[in-house]
Amino acid sequence: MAESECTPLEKLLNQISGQWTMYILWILDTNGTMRFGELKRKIDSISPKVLTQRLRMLEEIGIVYRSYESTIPPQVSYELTERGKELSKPLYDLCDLASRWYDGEANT
Amino acid sequence: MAESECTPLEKLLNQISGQWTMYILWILDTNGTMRFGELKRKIDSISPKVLTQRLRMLEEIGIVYRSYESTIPPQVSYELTERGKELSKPLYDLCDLASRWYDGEANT
DNA sequence: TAAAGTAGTTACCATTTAGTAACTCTATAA
DNA sequence: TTATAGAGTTACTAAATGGTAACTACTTTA
Repeated sequence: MAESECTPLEKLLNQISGQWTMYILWILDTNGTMRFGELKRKIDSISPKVLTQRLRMLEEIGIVYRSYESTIPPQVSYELTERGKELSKPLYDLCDLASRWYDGEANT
Repeated sequence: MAESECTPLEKLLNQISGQWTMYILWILDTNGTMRFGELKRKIDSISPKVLTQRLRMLEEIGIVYRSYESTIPPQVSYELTERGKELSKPLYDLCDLASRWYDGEANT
């Protein structure tokens, strides 16, 4: 899809619609600052490659802040930026909806 | 990603995170009942194949209702179900955010 | 008589995406 | 002395995805 010539909503949706993306944001939103390994363990079935890709992209568009400390072993933390925190409300609504729709339901 | 063994939010996000999906829902939300061709023209750069796929999937999970009238030429309409309308609020919030972030900005 | 309109479907191909396993670096713990 | 930890990176492969163009049906319009 052409990235240019689209509405603001289309642009935002293109950014956050990738697999895992919104879920990562939700985890960061509810847990606050987290290290790479923590995130990886929380999401579990995501591969480190994809997790890195998503985090770098989210950093690039100003939704996630990455802080790096070059200790050995290195410590890298991720958190939502002010802009990223604005996604909190719609994410919460989706989570609430999802619970009402799917909680206590067998996954087929 | 495994569809089973995931939280309600993950399940919902898996369903609506595909390309175009949330945008289609937004268009249906703001325009009400629409015919296939209208939808196609509104979104434009989507291919008919993918539009059909998305609509069928959304129908299957109970978010979109499809009504078919076998006139010649046939008339097919799509609209959000009651459940689908529950997505209205988070979608509106995302749209609002997107406008504030990206309105009047050059797309790079 | 031929084209247009509606709502798709189908086959085929190219691209994108995701997963896997192996590897990096250095200090510290066992 | 070897393994482990943390935060990735890289190459390779497999799968999913999306686009394109052609085609369906039948009636009405030009």
